[in-house]
Amino acid sequence: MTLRDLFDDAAPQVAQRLLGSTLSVGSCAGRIVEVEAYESDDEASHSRRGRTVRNGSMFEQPGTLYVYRIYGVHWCANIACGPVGHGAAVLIRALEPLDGIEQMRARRNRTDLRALCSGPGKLCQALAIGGAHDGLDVLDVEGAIRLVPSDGVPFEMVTGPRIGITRDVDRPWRFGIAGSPHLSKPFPR
DNA sequence: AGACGGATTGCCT
DNA sequence: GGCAATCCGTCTA
Repeated sequence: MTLRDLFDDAAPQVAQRLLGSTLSVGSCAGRIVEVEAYESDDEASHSRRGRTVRNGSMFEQPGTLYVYRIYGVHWCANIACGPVGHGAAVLIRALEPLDGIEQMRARRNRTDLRALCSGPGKLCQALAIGGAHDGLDVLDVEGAIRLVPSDGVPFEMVTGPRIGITRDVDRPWRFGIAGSPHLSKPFPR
């Protein structure tokens, strides 16, 4: 069982495994507190119509970063999962800032800790993640973006419908660490 | 070749 | 709570 095997699974499974892990970019790092799963057989997924120029990284080996621009303004970061050619990924929606917090404040032009990484676009701005990172491997220990697995400290998980989509809106594929002050939005109860 | 619209955010009322 | 910002890949013709 290698670390990469943890990503070679269905997106909802991988998504839940990613909670509590650390995403590290340069001197900045944060604990993943919110994710969403996007599968290949999923009308909400960018991969629903097969591989294209934009979504190509979703079809690469598990652990590959899929970074895309949204609304021509922000970046969103995903990690591909499942076998090569499958086309599934997990969207990183929120982090708890851990390292490089002053740099995050400067990049975000915000001082409130909860305003730094509490959303998919915010965390990319805080960690300076952009199109240049698309296709990188988060399991490459020499890479620009690295994923450090969860230390195993237990937490309560909450589940809910995904945010901001217009298709397949009822799949409960949003997952979060209960009670975290760094969630992008509250989970419905 | 041209139109569409989005896995968001922040400012305004 | 409403809505503009702002780009380009994808779709339709």
